[in-house]
Amino acid sequence: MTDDTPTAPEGRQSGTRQRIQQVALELFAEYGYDKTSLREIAERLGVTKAALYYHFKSKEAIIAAVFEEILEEMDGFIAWTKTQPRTSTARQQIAQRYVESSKGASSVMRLFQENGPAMRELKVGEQMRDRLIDLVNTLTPEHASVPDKLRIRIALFAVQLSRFSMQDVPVEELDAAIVEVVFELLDRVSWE
Amino acid sequence: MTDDTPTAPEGRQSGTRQRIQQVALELFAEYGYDKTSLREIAERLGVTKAALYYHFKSKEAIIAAVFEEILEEMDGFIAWTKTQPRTSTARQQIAQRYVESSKGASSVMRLFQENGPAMRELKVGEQMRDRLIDLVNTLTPEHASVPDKLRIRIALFAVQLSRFSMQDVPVEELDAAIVEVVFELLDRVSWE
DNA sequence: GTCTATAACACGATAGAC
DNA sequence: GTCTATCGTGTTATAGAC
Repeated sequence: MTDDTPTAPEGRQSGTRQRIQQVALELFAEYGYDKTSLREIAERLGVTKAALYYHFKSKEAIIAAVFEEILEEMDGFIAWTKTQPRTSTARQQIAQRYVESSKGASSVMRLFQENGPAMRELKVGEQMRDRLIDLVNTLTPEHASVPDKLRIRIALFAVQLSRFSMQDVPVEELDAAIVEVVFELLDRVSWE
Repeated sequence: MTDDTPTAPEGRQSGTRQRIQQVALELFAEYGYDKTSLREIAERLGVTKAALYYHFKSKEAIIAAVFEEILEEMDGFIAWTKTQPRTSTARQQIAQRYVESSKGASSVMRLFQENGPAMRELKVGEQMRDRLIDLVNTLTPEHASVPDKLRIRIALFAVQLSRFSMQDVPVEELDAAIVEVVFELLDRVSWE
């Protein structure tokens, strides 16, 4: 039920399709997936609900398209992570790249974090959760202590948290702070 | 619109009222506030929707009752925190007591964390958010650096995060781990 | 590719009997 | 204190004209 467009011209951008995704992301992130109706999306675009159904076969298909790019990016990131050695310096590089790539994904990640109940019922929710678990497992040594397991989870979560909990701070300054705190968390982990 | 019962016997427990709160908390935490209908709550209790409206004047009044106890507890905790000195050891004691008292509140906190869109429209959401901000501000020194601000926020949220992200670990072991990680986060903060 | 119109349904909330 | 029945509204989604 999360397939692509049903009737639109086979894989090519119609333009409207992208505008729908963009507006949908804004509204989903601000008001939540459940509380954003297709009527509201259509109104903001200056079209009717029915027009949306030409481009997407369901509401879920819209959010699937919104998540698509980030999910692919995460796949690449995780695959690269798996090739990295289990050393302290390598973990630092991973953290740095994670913070960097989280910039463009902050809206989607906020949407994912704040809409737990909806994400539990959506395919994209399961896909995102699977990747985060995979990432945590990849970073966690086989026989890590409980505090170490916690440090890794907190480090990853802190990246998202800080993005929408301290929006009053300039981006570069915030990024540097995140990297600093994440580094000192991972520094305590014994990578064995 | 978040008042108490409209017709029930003035402040005393009817028994049914508490059962409604208990069932509502379970369903709200598991399926979310929006996705839990009054029909489902009523069905699980073996009564009809209309019966709920004798005990609570609205759906929002139910979740208000669910949050009531924890909100009062937080008020007490924050008031106590404000009396504590701005020393490193005092912050540690605060953290320890926060971890301790978070045990009983984990369902409500999960509900709060995972239902961002709903909490933005509910009075209890605003009340809880106000208290968390108050707590962060109370703990944060006047001219704290950005990394220090981040450390304090992360420390507080890490407590909630760990509660429902590592449910496979025994509670006592998890508690000890949380305290350890939170301590080392706060240890880095310069309290001036 | 967008429209009007509507189907089918669930929701929160209320009225009034018992 | 709980019931049956219903009201009014909003939702996702579809049918068919243009």
